[in-house]
Amino acid sequence: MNFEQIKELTRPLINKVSPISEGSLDLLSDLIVVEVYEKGDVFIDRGKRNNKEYFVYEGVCRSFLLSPEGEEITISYFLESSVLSPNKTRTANQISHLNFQALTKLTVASLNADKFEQLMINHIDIREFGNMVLQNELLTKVEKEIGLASLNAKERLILFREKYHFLENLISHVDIASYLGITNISLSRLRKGLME
Amino acid sequence: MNFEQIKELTRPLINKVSPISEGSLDLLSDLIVVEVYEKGDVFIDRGKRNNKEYFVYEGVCRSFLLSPEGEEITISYFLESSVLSPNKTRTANQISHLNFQALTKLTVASLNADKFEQLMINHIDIREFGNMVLQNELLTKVEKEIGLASLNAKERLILFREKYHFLENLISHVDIASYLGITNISLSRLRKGLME
DNA sequence: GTGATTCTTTAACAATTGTTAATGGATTTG
DNA sequence: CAAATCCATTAACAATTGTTAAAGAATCAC
Repeated sequence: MNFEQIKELTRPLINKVSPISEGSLDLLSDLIVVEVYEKGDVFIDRGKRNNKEYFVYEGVCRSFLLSPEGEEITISYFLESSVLSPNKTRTANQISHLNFQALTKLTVASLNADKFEQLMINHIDIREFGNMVLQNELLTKVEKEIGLASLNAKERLILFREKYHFLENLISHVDIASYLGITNISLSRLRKGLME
Repeated sequence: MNFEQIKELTRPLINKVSPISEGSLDLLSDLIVVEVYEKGDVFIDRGKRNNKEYFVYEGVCRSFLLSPEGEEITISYFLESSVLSPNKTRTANQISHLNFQALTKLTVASLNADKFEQLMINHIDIREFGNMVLQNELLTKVEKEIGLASLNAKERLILFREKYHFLENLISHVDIASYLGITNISLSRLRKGLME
């Protein structure tokens, strides 16, 4: 993929969050390395070093963790044309505390996180973009937290469908169930219950 | 409270997160205005403008939101000698999307968030501190998320007791229950069940 | 394309959590 | 001090969710 192609993929993705100047887009695009993963690939491993930022160009992925009982818990989904959690929020000393997995064929932009941080420091529009990503990240988490704390599973599934409509027919129900905080058997029951 | 007193209260609080130089501590302390609240006071209102950062010198507070049904959901607790969620993570366009309430008499340092951001940009140790606060904030949220998604209420209460030991005898069980994602009646039952 | 594997659904039963209402204790207010 | 208010507990019952096991459907590998 050449520089221009990268720019044209990156531009709408960034502008959707917080617009930046053409010059800033050039600076960012210069840092981008495109990576492609197959369905099922875990491309960030908990406990391993990671010093990149990521934009999702194409496909869907999730972050997940193992529960105390060793079950995979889906924390978040990331859709096409969106930004992955900022490096600072998913690492400690550049060591990842989450796993990230491609749920479909996945094309991402990766950027060195330190260089990106320098761009944030030196360019107010990139800083604004980075801060907006951060805000959205937290907002999503608070929304999920409220859902888990105040809604029952049926209501959470309804919200999930509003937000991630097409995922339900695309990815494993075990993953979705863990995201909703229920078993996949319960999910199956709820799906039936909502078919009326 | 004079400048030296503020410095001596702020130093350990910051060093606990990520140490900064004496010069940086001076710069930060210069921005600090001390605020005191009474038990029950809501000092940040959802929907209202807030452009401050806060350090908790003394007392305990919580963030909360109203659920769709109008119930208060406790999102987080903040203990003595800790840093409140960064402004960027609890506001959008400087408009707060959470409420914050003093649960005891509360003494906080408040700092202009824009000036703090400038210090973060210009001083690497302050930037490190700010980034660590952010990381801890997210880490806490992910931990809570995992708890809500993978543990039952009894296990969540046990974890709560490990983390916030003394809160249980200090603040309303209605608040704690909403934090745990259960009703206060369930909480009462679980407390009894755990007394054996 | 067929067998093997994985994923989803269903069923029966158990455990957990919610709802409503009543009781008792503690704290506040006048 | 007494009345009023708030908070935590208890009880009875209902609804939700989990567990285990089996069957059916879809997908994958050869």
